[in-house]
Amino acid sequence: MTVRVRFAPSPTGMFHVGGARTALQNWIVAHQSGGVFVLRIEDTDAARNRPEWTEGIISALDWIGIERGSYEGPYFQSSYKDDQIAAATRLYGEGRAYYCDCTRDDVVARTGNTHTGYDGFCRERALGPGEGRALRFRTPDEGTTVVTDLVRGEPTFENKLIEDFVIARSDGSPVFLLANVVDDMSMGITHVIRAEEHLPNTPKQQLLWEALGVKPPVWAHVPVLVNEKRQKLSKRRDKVALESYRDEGYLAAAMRNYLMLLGWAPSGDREIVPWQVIEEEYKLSDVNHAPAFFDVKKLRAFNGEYIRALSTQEFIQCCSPWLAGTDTIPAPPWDPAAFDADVFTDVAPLAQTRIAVLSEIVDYVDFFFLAEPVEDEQSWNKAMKEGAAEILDAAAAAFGALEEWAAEPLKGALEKVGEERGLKLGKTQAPVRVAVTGRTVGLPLFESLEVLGREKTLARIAAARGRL
RNA sequence: GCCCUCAUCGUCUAGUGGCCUAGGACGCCGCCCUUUCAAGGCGGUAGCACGGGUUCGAAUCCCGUUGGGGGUACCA
Repeated sequence: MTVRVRFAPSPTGMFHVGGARTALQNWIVAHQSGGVFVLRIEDTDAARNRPEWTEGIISALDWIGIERGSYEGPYFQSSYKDDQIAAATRLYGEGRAYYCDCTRDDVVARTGNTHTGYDGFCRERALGPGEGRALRFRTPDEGTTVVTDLVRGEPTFENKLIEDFVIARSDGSPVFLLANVVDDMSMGITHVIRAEEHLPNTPKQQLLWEALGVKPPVWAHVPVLVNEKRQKLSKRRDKVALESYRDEGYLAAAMRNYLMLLGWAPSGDREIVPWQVIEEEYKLSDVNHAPAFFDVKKLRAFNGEYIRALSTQEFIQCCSPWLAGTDTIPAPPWDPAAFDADVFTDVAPLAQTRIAVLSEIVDYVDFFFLAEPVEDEQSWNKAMKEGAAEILDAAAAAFGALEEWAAEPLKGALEKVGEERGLKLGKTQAPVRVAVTGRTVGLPLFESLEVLGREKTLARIAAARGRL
């Protein structure tokens, strides 16, 4: 039997990092057994779905490493509506489901409790189909439903506590619980790997599989991702869009590595590992049972490591979207015509160890391409104290007298300026750095000056001197 | 409320009855290096939720307590 897994997101918004994790887990399980990964877009909630989100899902998967064309689909749940309705009709015909005209308010009025499920009021009323009537699955009164779950063992549910749930709305349209099962059946899905929030749905769905006469799949419910307050990551209150991490400059490789380490770890004392190792070693049965905090700080650290591991060439290439801007990445503050690729190539290695996300590259190199350095009041106030004017004058004179415009001589010259005043280089360089780059921190100064050139350097020192 | 589920440093985890004086990583702190800031090197901080069992022996097994999470829709 070949393994067939599916990833079944609904196109209702940005692509969730938790969804990316689930997709990756499915992907790995499929690959480990030479199985098939199916993408199914669950678009049954017409009111909330939008077509552009579907393209968003596909491109986000692509970015994270699940490339278009390497999987089956996308299928659209809406196009299997007939099958789903047929299944509902069949269940009704076999007496496994019944029509119900109760509204939510009716039920609450009878039970006096908004948290109790359906009370079975219409069970024996033998209502036929009609206006305002939903179809409910008749759940067993006795026995238990045991879910076989690769990560959690065998969660057991008492059938009498499972309410008679709706499988088709009063307009005849199938509901998630049913549609999901019917589609999994027709697509031959053997393993359902999804987030733990679906665990309470599982006995209901398993009952449906059985009622429809098909052996249920193997289930695997992976713990959810939570925020710092230990609540499930939500689109409303947390930063969960994969696209926003991508646009900030997180590397796909770092993201997928980090995502897989939430609830799991490779062998040995290591965390940053090639994807191949993860594909080889990952096992659902090894996955932790507790929710995991999605820690952006650690993600950042991972990303920094991945950036540093890049070759200079790769690094330069990776930076280019932030150096030019794209549809989703803002353009840098300089005039595009002023950008000089050679200059960037020269300083890229200096920046590579200093940024943790690619978007940070802009602030490190902007002074090369801007007509004037940025005005950062805090930096200015910090560096331009008493004595600064004198240092700038001396530096301008010393730099101007240099025969060779290169980092070493520049450093030597400024060191001398400092020595004459009993200052360490750390102090002496500050006013010069702010005069030229606008900021108090940045790339190594003398290397930067060498690349910037004599003319601009001296002009900026003079301009700063004039402001004092 | 009810159902399900979970519990090792602040966080992510290693650990499957003796190798545990509980290991690694992120974070944080200190030192070194140093032209700022990083990077790098070295060191430090901090944990088996609690209470009962079982056992010669428990972070590991059982029970309970407490605490957390998920679900409880004619959403998915």
